[in-house]
Amino acid sequence: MSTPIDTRLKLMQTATDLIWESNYDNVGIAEICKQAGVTKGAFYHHFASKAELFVSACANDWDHVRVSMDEVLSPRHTAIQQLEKMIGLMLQRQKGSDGEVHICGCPFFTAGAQAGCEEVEVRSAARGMSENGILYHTALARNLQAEGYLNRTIDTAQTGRLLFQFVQGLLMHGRVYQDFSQLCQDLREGIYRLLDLKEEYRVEGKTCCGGVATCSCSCTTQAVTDKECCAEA
Amino acid sequence: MSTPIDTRLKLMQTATDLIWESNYDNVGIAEICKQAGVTKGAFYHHFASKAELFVSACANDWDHVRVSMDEVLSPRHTAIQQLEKMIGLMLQRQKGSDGEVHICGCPFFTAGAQAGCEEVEVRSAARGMSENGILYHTALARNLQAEGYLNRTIDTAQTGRLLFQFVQGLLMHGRVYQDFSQLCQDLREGIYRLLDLKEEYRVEGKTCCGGVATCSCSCTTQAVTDKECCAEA
DNA sequence: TTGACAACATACCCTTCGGTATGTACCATC
DNA sequence: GATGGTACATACCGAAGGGTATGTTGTCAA
Repeated sequence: MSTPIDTRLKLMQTATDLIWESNYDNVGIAEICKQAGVTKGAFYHHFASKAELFVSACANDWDHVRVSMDEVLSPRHTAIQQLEKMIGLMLQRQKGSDGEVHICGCPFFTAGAQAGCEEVEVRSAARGMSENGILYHTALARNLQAEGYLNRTIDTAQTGRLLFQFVQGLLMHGRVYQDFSQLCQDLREGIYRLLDLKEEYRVEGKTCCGGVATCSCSCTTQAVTDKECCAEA
Repeated sequence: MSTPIDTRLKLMQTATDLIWESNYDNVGIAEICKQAGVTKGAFYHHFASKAELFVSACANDWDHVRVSMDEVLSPRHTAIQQLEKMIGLMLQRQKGSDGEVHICGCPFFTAGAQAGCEEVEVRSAARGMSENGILYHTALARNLQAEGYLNRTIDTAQTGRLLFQFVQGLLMHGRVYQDFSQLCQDLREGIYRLLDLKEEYRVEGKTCCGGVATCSCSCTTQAVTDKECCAEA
C-alpha cells in the first residue's frame, strides 16, 4: 500500500521524466497522472497547480543532483579529479535508468527556456536551477585555478557562466542530434578550451564513449579519469 | 491594396516575431492572424497547417540572415574582421526594429529544442537552421586558422559546432536574465577561448555595450572592431 | 456575359487541457 | 459509534487551440 508521500514523489518523478523527454507545455496533467498511476483528484490534492508541481519537481530533482555535485566537488579530490567527475556526471545524466542513452539536456533549464515570457513561477524555478549550476561550475573553475591546472588567470565567476552556458547549448544540440559519441568529444573539448586547461591534463575525448548511439563504457560518477573510465578498452 | 504575396509574407514575419518572443506551442494561429491583420480563412488559404507556416517562416528568415552572413564572411574582409562582424551580427539580432534590446535567442533553434519529440517537420526545419549556423561558424574558424589568428591548430568542424552550441546556450541564458552587458562580455570571452584566439587580437568586451538593459552603442553589422563600434564612448 | 478560379471572410467543430465540484473510503480520536 | 480530517476517485466545466466547411468578392480569359 502506498503512502501519501509515495504518491507525491511518484507525481514529481513522473513529471520530471515526461517533461525531460518533451517539454512543460506539451506534457499534460492527465498524462502525468496516467503514467504515475494516480487520478486527477489525487494530483490536485497534493498540488495546487501544474506550475506548483513543476516547482516542487525542480526542488526534488535538485535535492538529488546536489548530493552528487557535492560529492564531485569534495575536497577529498584534486581539482582535476573534480573536473573529470563532473564531466562523468553530466554524461551519466543523459542515460536512462535502463542504461540506454537519450540526450535530453537538463529538464528544468530547457523548460525555463521553453516557457516563453509567461508562467513566472516556472521561469523563476528554472532560473534558480541555472544559478545552482553556475555556482558549482564557478567553484570548479576556482579550484582548478587555485591548484594551477590552468594556463592563465581567469575570472572564475565568468568562467562558471561560460561553462554552464556552453554545456546547456551542447545538451540542447545533443537533444536534436542524439549523437552521444560526438557529445562526449565536444563536451570535453569545449570545457578544456573554456578553461584553458593545461595541455598535459587534457584527455582525448575520442578514446572514451566511442559508441555511436549507446555508450558501453562506465562513465559513472565513480570514474575519475578517462583512462580509468575506459580501462577495459 | 495588399497582394497575396504580401499576406503570405506578413504571416511568416508575424509568426517569426511572435514565436521568437514566446515559443512555438504557446503562439496560436488565432493570435498570429490577429497580429498580422488577416483572418483564419486567409491563413489556411496560404498554409496547410501551423507546422507548414513554421517551416516556411524558417526558410524566409534564413533567406534574410544568409545575406548578412555571406556579407560577413566575404573574402573582402580579413578573418578577424569577419569574427568581429559576426559578433556584431549576433548582438544586433537581439535588438528589435525599434532598437530596444530584447534577448530572445534564435527563434528557430529555440523552437526546435522546444518541440519535444513530436512534430517532425518542425524539428527537421530547426535542425536545418542549426546546420546552416554550424556551417558558417566552421567557415569562420577555418578562415581564422588559415590566416594565423589562432594559437594552435584546431579541428575546424568541431570548433564550428562548439561555437554554435556555446552561442545558443548563451542566448538561451540571456533570454532568462536579459542582461545585455553581460551577454556582450560573455559572448566575446567564450568565443575567444573556444577559438584560442591570439591575445593581441582579443578585444575587451567590457569596453563595448556597457549599458545594463539597453545598448546605446551601434554594434551593427557595419562595426568592424569593438573600438570602431564604440568610437563615441 | 459568363464561367472559373484565386483570395479571402465567417461561422463552426472537435479535441485537449487546466482546473473544479462533489462524493467516498479509511482511519484516528473522543 | 459518531465525528472529523486525510487521501483520494469520478464527473464535469469553460476556455483555447488547430482545423474545416461554406459563403463572398474580385479578376480575367473565353
